[in-house]
Order: sequence, then structure tokens, then C-alpha cells
Amino acid sequence: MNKYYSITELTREFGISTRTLRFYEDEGLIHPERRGRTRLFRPADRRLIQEILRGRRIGFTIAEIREIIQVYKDPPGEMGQLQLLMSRVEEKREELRQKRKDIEDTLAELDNVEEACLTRLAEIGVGT
Amino acid sequence: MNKYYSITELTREFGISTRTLRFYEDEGLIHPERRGRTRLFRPADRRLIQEILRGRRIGFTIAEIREIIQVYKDPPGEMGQLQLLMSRVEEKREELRQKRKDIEDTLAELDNVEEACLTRLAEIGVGT
DNA sequence: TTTGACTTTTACGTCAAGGTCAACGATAGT
DNA sequence: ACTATCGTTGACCTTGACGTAAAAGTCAAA
Repeated sequence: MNKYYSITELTREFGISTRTLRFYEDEGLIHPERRGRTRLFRPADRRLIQEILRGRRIGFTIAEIREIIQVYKDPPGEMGQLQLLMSRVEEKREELRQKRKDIEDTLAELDNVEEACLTRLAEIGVGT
Repeated sequence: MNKYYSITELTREFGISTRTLRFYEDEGLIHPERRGRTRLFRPADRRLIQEILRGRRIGFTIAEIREIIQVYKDPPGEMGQLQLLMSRVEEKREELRQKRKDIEDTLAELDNVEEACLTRLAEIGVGT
């Protein structure tokens, strides 16, 4: 079987444009197969796209995403490279932890905003 | 007392450029005082800048940040507006929850990468 | 066979968020 | 008086991440 997805199938599933997927291919993030000129996406491509979009949502640039994909595709064998990678990973983690905290603080604030809205609505509702 | 901060003082504290702060003023996010032409930032401005940067870190656009500031400065009094605001708030929360999940998944993955690195380093270390 | 839906490449356009550069004013130290 | 440091405005430049339009190929249904 090994099903293939068409490009529009994926754009619909993920709510992105064909331009975006072609752009990701140009940028070397994905490498769908071809039948003639048309792209054929396999489940593995689809999963990779999901991860790319996740990276995008948390604010990674294309370059960062490409770097991450690279590491998965061929992890460094040399010691210096490994240590470099680990320190880069630690940086990223610190960045993500900060972001998570920012999000939690903001979520808490939004709770307050909502509550203030409800209070205000109640006041208005009583008045009318 | 009511201390004033100079522009460079703040750029150093927050690791941003003067251009960025002037840009934020142009965009109507902040309104520092003036003595002649030079900007004087008060503690309240400083705190606002912190919140702007937090918004930036979690991927809010300038327009979104401006909108949020607006709501704080003058919350809507009319009922329709309040309901609109609440639904917008709910949207944002959903977005942030998704982002938080993305971050947590990615943090977990980075844990794996780190572990793989350590394992590999141990293998190499033993060999030498 | 014509319509419609899908696909392709190439290429220029756009938008946000600043960067960079020029030209200048105020103030303080030597 | 000269230099450094810090401030200003204004204008154009850059970068990332696509959008959009042109021109054309493929394939199935009516």
C-alpha cells in the first residue's frame, strides 16, 4: 500500500498553502518523491511536516528547524561536535523554559481579563 | 524621587537596541516623557517594556501587543464589546495552550537528544 | 471536447520588525 | 578647543516567510 498524499491533501489537513510546502522543499526541509514533476508525499513526509509546523508554532526559524532535522538525520559522531550540540541543546531548552513561563504568566493574566469582563457584564446586566 | 531611565540604560538592561524602543514608540506601544527631545522613561514605562518583550517572546505581533495594551488602558464598557473581547481572549488562550504543549513536547525531545549525546560520548570515551 | 480541479515552475511582491547610516544637538571631561 | 558619549530625526535597507500572478501541463467527468 504505502499511501501517498497529494500536496493539496496536506495543505488542507494542516491549513497551509502549497506555496509553503514548496518553499519548505526549496529550503531543504522536506524531500517528497516525484512522479514526473508532481510531488508525492509519504507518511514519513507528512510526519516531518507536522514537526516542522510545531517548530514554527513555537517560533523556530526555518534555519533552526533545518538544523534540528539535520541532527536527527545524521547525528554527529565526533566528540567536539557532540559537545557543541549538547551546549546548543541546553541553550534551546533554556529558551523554551523561558517561553513556557511567559506563556503561563500570560495565561494567568488572561484569566484575570476574563474575570474582569464577567464582573463588568454582571454589573451591566443588573443595571438593565 | 521618581527615577528616570535613559534609553541606553534600558537597552542594556533588556538587550535590545535604541532603534527598537523608538520603533515601539512610533508604533504607539510606549509613550515616554520628554525633556526637550530626549526621552525619559519612568518605572511604569520600564514595566510596560518588559511586558512588550514578553509578548514578543511568545510570538505576539506588534499589532496584537498594541491591542492588549489598549484593553488594559481602557477596557470596553459596552456589552457587545465585552463579549467580543471575551471570545478573543478565549482564542488567545487556546493558542497559548497549544504553544505550551508544543514546547513541552519539544523539551521532551531535547531530553532525548541530550541523552543520546551522553550515551554516544560514553561510547567514544570508553574507546579512547 | 470542453470544463474543472489539480499540478508544475519562474519570478516579482509584500509585510513585519527592526538594522543601518547620515547629519546633527547637548553635555561633560581633559 | 577638542573629543567622547549619549541623545535626536529621517530615510532607506534587509531578512524571513511566505503571497500572488503568469503560463503551462495532466487527468477525470460531463
